[in-house]
Amino acid sequence: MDPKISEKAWNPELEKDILKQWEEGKIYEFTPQEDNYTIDTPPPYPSGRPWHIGAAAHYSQIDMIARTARMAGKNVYFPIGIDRNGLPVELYTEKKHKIRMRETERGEFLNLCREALDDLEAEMILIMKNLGISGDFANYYRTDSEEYRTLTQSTFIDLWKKGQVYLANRPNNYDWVSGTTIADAEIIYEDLPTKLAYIKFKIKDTDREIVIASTRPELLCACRTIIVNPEDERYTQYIGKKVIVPITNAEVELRTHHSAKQEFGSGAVMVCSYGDQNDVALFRELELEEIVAIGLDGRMTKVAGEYAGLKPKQARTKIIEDLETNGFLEKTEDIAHRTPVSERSKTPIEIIPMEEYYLKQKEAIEKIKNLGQEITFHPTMHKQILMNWLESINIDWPISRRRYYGTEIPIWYCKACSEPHVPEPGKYYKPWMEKCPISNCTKCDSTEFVGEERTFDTWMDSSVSPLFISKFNRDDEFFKKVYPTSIRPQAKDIVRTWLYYTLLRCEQITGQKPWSEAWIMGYGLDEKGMKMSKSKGNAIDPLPVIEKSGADTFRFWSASEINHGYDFRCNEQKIESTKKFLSKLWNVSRFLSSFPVIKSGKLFASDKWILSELGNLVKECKRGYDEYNFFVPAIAIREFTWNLFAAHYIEMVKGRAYGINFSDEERDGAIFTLHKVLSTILKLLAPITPFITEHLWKVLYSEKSIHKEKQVESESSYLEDFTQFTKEITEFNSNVWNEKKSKELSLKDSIAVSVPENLSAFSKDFAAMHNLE
RNA sequence: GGGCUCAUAGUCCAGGUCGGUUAUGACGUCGCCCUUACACGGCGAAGAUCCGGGGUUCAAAUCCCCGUGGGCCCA
Repeated sequence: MDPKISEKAWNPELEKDILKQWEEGKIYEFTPQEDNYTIDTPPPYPSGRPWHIGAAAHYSQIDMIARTARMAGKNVYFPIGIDRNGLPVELYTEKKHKIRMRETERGEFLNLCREALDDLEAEMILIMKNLGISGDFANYYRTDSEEYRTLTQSTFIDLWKKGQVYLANRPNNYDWVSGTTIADAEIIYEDLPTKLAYIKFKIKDTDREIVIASTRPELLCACRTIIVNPEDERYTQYIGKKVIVPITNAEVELRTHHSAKQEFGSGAVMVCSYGDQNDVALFRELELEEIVAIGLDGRMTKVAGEYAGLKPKQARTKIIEDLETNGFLEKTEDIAHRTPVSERSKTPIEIIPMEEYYLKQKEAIEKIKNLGQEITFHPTMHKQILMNWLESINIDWPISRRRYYGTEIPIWYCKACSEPHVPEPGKYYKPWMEKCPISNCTKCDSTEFVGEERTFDTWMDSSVSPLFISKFNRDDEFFKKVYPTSIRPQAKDIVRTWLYYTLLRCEQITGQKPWSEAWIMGYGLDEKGMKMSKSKGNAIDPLPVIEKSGADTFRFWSASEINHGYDFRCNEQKIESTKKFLSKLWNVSRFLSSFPVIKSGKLFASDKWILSELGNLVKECKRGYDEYNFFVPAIAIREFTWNLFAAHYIEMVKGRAYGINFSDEERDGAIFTLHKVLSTILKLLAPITPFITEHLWKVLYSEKSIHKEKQVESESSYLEDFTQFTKEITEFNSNVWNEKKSKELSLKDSIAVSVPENLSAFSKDFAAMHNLE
């Protein structure tokens, strides 16, 4: 009989037609029912090409979750969103148009950002679709849409009214040339020449002096403590003693801290507000009171005494002279110091306390811990990342940013008395360009207001994604059916941010957990094991890879290479060679397509054997799918299909299936079993490689989509367990092949080998397979 | 500096909870073979002191301790 499939290999071009069929058939459409399975899909950020291959692997696997759930009979809601708020697009836009954000009119700058996002987004959606992602693209959302930003602002206003938000000073990176705070991402480090001053400090009530080396002697007036390493025996006897700061004569305590390096300078370090980020951490950890020594104008403040009004660099030169005159200076050294400078202005940044808004989180930590316990983590070990983070939180969450492309903080201040006013929730507000919706100041009755110019930290937006997708505040009935959602899939590196902030915000707003399960994936590393990033230049663009090898190849690679939860390496050659397995599957199907599909048949020994092995395979796949660990089924299916089914079973029953020298009953048993096994493999593989399984399924078994089928849960109708024979069967076949080889016989030549007694039930199949005499 | 995590052939990976045959499979390499599903294939071969050191044990890739190295997150 002619095979129904004539082509000799899987052609990834077919994926395009299949995509079209899915789209036209709307086979993944969602209508809410009483019981739903909602995926809180991570909205990817379009931050410029290439979208990295690790992300493509990540989304492929999220789709496998959706497909697994669907085949398990769940009503799957799989929203698709695009995250568009934040710094990266601002930097991208500045670079693309060679402009500076703060020198461009705000509205104009926002438009340029939006255009850039639109282009990048279109490509990203194309990649997701081509990967076969079965999400709801028709209703995809954007985190910068009016609807989304309304939600961010409304939830903020709600928390503001509950007293969860406050203003406080905290140290910020400040670029006094541009007159603005800058994000950590905008800082670069340069080795700049500077003087390292060795300054003598007197220990109070002793004759001893400590010499401290510092690159920032002008900050002596802001010195709050001296630290030494706890292991440093030179200072053991002075711990807890007072030390007198030269010039200012302030008395500060000498204490221990592990961050002081014994081998640097004298081993003692002065801690000032703020010489560097380490000082910031120490002030926070040791709960020191800060002294503001440098003002927003970039000059020394009045606490610097006679140095007030000088720029830090001038003050440094002068204070070194004064230290020398007064005998406090041991020596100076010229060194190259790794200095944080503003990427834009190239001037050293200063760390200066500034007023920012904070969202209270410290009081919520216990609640979040309990909430975390209610959530199942896949894999369980990654729950620890959250728990460790909860242990180490020691400040509230700073939520305001001096940026443009983000959700505006909805506050207006009274011009007369500065009283802040928040508007009613339910609308999207832009205080930097809109009139205050409140007519009179609640405090002084004045009618003049000025709008807040700052935006929110982007996690303020991202952290309400479960509320947005479940239509919180927009559709109560829908919300009740969908929230709490079912699963949050996300990458490991943002457990402390996205996962944690979502728990925090959703708890604050709804009092409930946002999802029942969290699914945490590792990072995509390059061939050498380094994290891929655009700046390192080691990121692989997924688009050409997918175009060349096809989505299913890419997806199967992703499943078979990534053990869930662990980091994984990406290698293009490996991806390409994964295609071989799909070829194998294709050709097995091509062979089977020459036989009619038979609903039942009498089973013979070989049939019972392969069906027993199939039973094991089904069990193994279920184990993996239950955990959403696709590595397990991918490896098991490849192993079974290639090394047992194709290599041994098909060879053993080929003669029987053709019916040469076999009865009809014997022939039908083989044909039935062949189709039984292949159709089961296709279903087991459908969540991982949705295209090729769909194609083969439709050609061989049904007009209906395989993605509407229920997953095989067990294969127990064949009670006799024949898996005990597996080893002997494969060894016997191998022996015959070797025997023929050593006698330089062709495989079709006949040979005299006797079948072991144990395997006598299989002897007729063996005889036909090997042409045994 | 703190935390998490990993270490098995040229490369990737399984096994590790619960110690016990010859350490799994794939990619790559090499040799032979067009055998009517497949040369994007078949058969076969070579290739691993399971990171180092110590301990527990009749027995350790596996359990315990101490190192070393990589990765990521935080500071």
